[in-house]
Amino acid sequence: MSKPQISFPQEQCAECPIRHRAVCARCESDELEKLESIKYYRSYEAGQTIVWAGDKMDFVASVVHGVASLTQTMEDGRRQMVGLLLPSDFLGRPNREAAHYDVTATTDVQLCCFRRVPFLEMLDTTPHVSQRLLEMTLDELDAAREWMLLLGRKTAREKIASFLTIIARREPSFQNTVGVGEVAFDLPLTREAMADYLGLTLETVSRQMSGLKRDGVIRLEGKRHIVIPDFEVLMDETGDDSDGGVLD
Amino acid sequence: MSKPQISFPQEQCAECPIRHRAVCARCESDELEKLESIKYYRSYEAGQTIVWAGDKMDFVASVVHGVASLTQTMEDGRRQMVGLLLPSDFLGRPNREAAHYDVTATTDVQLCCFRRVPFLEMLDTTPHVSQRLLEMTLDELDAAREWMLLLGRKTAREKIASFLTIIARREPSFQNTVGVGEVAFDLPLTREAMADYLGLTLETVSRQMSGLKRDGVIRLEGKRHIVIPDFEVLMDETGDDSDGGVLD
DNA sequence: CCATCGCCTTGACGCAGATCAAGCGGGCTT
DNA sequence: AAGCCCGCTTGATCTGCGTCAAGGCGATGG
Repeated sequence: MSKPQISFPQEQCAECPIRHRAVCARCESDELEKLESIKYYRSYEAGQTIVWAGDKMDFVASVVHGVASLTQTMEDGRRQMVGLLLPSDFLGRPNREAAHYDVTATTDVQLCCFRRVPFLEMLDTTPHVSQRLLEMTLDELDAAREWMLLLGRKTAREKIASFLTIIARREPSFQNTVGVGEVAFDLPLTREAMADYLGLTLETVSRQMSGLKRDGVIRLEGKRHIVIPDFEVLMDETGDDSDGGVLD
Repeated sequence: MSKPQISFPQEQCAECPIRHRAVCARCESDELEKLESIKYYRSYEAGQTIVWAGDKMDFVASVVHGVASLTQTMEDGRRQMVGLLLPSDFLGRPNREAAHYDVTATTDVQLCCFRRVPFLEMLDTTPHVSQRLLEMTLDELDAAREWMLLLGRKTAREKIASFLTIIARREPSFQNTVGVGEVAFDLPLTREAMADYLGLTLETVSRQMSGLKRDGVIRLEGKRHIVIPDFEVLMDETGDDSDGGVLD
């Protein structure tokens, strides 16, 4: 476990391929300058812990590359993932000094960080940034509620299928290939992390993956590379309504 | 199922014993006037559906009296509660025309409603209101994440114990009695609604309630009235860390 | 006073997924 | 190239909770 590397490249905010760019797009130049001055980057290796629950957190951040997860752990070691952060997702709470959840890099991760207190000050003076923060939080809340349905009521097989569609949908390749043919991507999580996401054991995850493979719903090339020959077939395994998503 | 009664009492905002009062406390008088003009009340009986998922919702609201729940339903009828609204909780999304979840009155409910579009306009001009909305949303997100741990990793008995502590803590009587003696309250949910909350069947809920009663952790007076002789003993059944909660 | 209905309890049984255990295979170190 | 470790798979067995079924109890109404 090496120390995270910290660098301070003075790139323009627009160079971050992350969601806070949508904020900056509406920022005045002096606001951008302010953002630049409190911004820096951190990198973590797969498996590293970014923060422990209870630790002071002096920054908020956007995920630039890689995948990080929020998990809760019970005294006896039972673990539940409660957040999965993909590129462009936001990490941290401007109003909160200490983290409430363990944050772990599930792949190599690069964060674009903002020092928390100056970021908080900026929120007071730039209402459109806090509006954007509200939108993002509401999206997270919706995701959490989908997740609750999954945890409370779906079978192991439905959980796996739902998880795969969630990951597939956020893959950059998905937009081009959907409906046209197969979708392929690498799983950014170990079987154990999937188990923590889904409220299962890693053995059950493994068995259900094998089951979906045996039934031709997915192909497995190596342990992590997934090919979905027909996205509709996978969708049918999720238990979800089949009609299109509802817009805002 | 009778139609909801709608009344338009011109009470002052400060008379609502609800969380948006905290907003209004900082409002200028012209903002208060604006709020008054778009405000009205609705009442629902226990069991009534307030809105169906997909319905247009032309208002947002605060719960004044009673308890309402948000639920998701799968095609085959499996149901999961994803939100429980107690007095002072907020219902609806200013930016969202259609509801994403079924909203049901689990007891008789009174809502303090604001017409959505004017409320939305007010948000643009009064930043502290959207800040307050952000705080409330973040609280909901934390609650959802606790809930996910419960759904994914806790045993039936732990789920019931956790649920009872959650309800007990929000009972007005709790503040006075904790540590001093027993806590007593009425369950605002049927066994079936508890099952939907906890990701269980109503039979399992019933059995586990009987189990906790048999072991002296709770007393049951009638079907709904709960007496907790020693809150610590109940806490030990939840599986949660026993140290005090973390502050913001 | 009895019939009905909604909500709840309890019992018997089965199964999905947890637990325990063994082994595989690819990449790393030595 | 031998050995090891880590992530993963698969098998055998166990068990907590779901399912199916029968009744209890209190409120409401005829």
